[in-house]
Amino acid sequence: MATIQQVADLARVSTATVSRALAGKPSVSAATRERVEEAARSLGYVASATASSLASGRTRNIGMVMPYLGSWFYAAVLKGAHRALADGGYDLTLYHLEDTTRHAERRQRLFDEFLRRKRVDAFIAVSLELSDAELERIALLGKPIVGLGGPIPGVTTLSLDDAGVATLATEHLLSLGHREIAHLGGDEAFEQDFHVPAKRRAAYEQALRAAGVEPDPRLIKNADFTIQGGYQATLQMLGAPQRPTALFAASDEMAIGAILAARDLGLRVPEDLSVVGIDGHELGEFFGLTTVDQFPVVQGRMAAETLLEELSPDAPGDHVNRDLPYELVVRKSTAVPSGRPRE
Amino acid sequence: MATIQQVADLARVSTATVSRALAGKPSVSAATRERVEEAARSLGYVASATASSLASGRTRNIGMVMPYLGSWFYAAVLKGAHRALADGGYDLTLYHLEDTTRHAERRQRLFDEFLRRKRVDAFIAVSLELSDAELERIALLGKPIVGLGGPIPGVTTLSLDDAGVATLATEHLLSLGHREIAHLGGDEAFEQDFHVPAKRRAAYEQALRAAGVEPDPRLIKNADFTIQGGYQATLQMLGAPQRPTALFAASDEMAIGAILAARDLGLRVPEDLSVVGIDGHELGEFFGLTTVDQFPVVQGRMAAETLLEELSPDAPGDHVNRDLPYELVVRKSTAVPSGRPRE
DNA sequence: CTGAAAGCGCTTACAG
DNA sequence: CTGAAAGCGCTTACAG
Repeated sequence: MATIQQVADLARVSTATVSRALAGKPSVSAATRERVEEAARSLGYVASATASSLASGRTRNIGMVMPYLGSWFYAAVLKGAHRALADGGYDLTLYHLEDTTRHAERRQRLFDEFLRRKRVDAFIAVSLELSDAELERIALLGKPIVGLGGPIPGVTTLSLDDAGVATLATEHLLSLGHREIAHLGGDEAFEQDFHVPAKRRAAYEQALRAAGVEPDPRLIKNADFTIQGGYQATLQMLGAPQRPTALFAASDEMAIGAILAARDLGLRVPEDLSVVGIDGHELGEFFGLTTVDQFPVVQGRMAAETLLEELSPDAPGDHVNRDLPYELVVRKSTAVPSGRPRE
Repeated sequence: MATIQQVADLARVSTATVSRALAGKPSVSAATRERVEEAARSLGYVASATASSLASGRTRNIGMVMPYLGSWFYAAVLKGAHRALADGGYDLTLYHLEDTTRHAERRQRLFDEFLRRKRVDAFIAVSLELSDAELERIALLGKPIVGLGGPIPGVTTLSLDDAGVATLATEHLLSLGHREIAHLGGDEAFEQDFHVPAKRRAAYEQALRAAGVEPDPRLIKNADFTIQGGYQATLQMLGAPQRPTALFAASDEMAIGAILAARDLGLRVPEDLSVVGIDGHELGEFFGLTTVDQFPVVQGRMAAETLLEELSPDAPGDHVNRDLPYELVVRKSTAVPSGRPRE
């Protein structure tokens, strides 16, 4: 592995000039730059990230902190962020916060140790509502951070307007003429950090009331955001006497579970039951699922791009919360109600 | 951010002693060690990874190179590797090789630049059959590498015995009494690197022949490893006159697609069609899918542990290929054939 | 436009 | 058991 000194020797310049030439600094003559580049190429020289970081104080590496690695959603966010960072010349180091019983301990260790090693220039924190103690530690680090998933005071964040998303989905069903609209929300376990299930449920109830429909607690069930969970909850719901004509699930996977449950009960979707989800799951197309897409790959990309902006010298120092895009995608799982559902 | 010098001053020792004490070297007196630890704690000192790496030549960071980020399978592998590395005190930097038209270009850039920055001590390469040119570059780097997914000469690898897996699945169907056994393999696009589809198909055919059954080309179709793809291919297959009594899919997702296709055609699984997949997909349980589990999280963990072993000073210098575990999980999608399938 | 030199913050023989 | 000192391989004011 060639060093900068070897390049300098071969090009007959100082290491300072090699550094400047390869960094693309303007203050290098064309002829010198050429010689240096040629020397670097012939030696296969690539600057040591470690030495460069120590000298410059910049690592060109970003830390991505995420819980729930493993679900398609977070994998998509990771993918989007990685692509944008790579395009910007940055590496990505992953910090997965396992959602185990030792979550709190690991989370503290992450903030006390891992993030303080100066391995990265900045962080992206996904679906983490940072505590005051954590924010304090981050302030001490003096490194930019972008939060994804919900607003955090004093931090640049990108968040999904969960109320807006749930309202859009509910109003879609209302506008089709539905009045008995069920809701599949998220379990208690998913309330941590940004309280996504509660926000979605509240907006659903408010949209119903705004349309003159009183929410029926019997039509509201919580599950674990999975196909399996949505299937079970829907089976129970549709087995009861007050059967809804439509169902709004807080995730696409639960919505798919609902579709499968309806089928197994001999109900047709959308004729007997309209179903709408949230997310933009890759299986949505296959199941003809109407959904509110929240573009997870784009979320990752936007988080990375926002962070890169903060890292640029002329970044505005303000830390604002920006809304993420979302969009109703109407497919075949929703339609006008066809009279009273069969008993 | 405290430096080692500040800790040294506070503890009234040299930086050398601080370094030794905090690294847990034996040659430090208990009293000194105590003072240093106390000083470090009170200052909130964490050694700079960058400085430590430059001085020691070790980064305590591992590079994970993977294509296909985004599918549940690779997310699971990543998760398993991350956990094992974190437990060993290592960070994980991700290098995603996007599967775009610019794949070749990006792949070359990865080997020419990204991996040469000395940001990591070693690599895990997932599902990449390294070319001779790439192996040469890696040899130049002088860093350990563990390949996951298939054998590579001269490299420590962990690979799934694709022939064994396919044989196990096929023999399971044969042992139930099936003779008309279809196969859903992988498209041409999936043949790159380790030729997984071809190996599985060959073993399937061989298992049939060994049981005295001549493979029927009309019962073999290729798809793209997804639910959607498996669904379409199965629809075509079951629409034809020579309907099979069983189907072996080269992935669980295709197997699930096959189950859904059978249902839509009014066929019962397993009574009219037995289905077996490969992978251990999280939805397998829900769909009652019989499968050959290949434990992706364990694969990630094993790759990381193997690499950590190679990194230890007393590592044996041999580069062998080890087999990954797999296991037939019998659920409800396979059963003995119930007479001739309906026409 | 270029070079000499300091410095980034650690680790590690070496000597005692 | 501990310290002084060299060195890891770069970057960047500073001076010219």
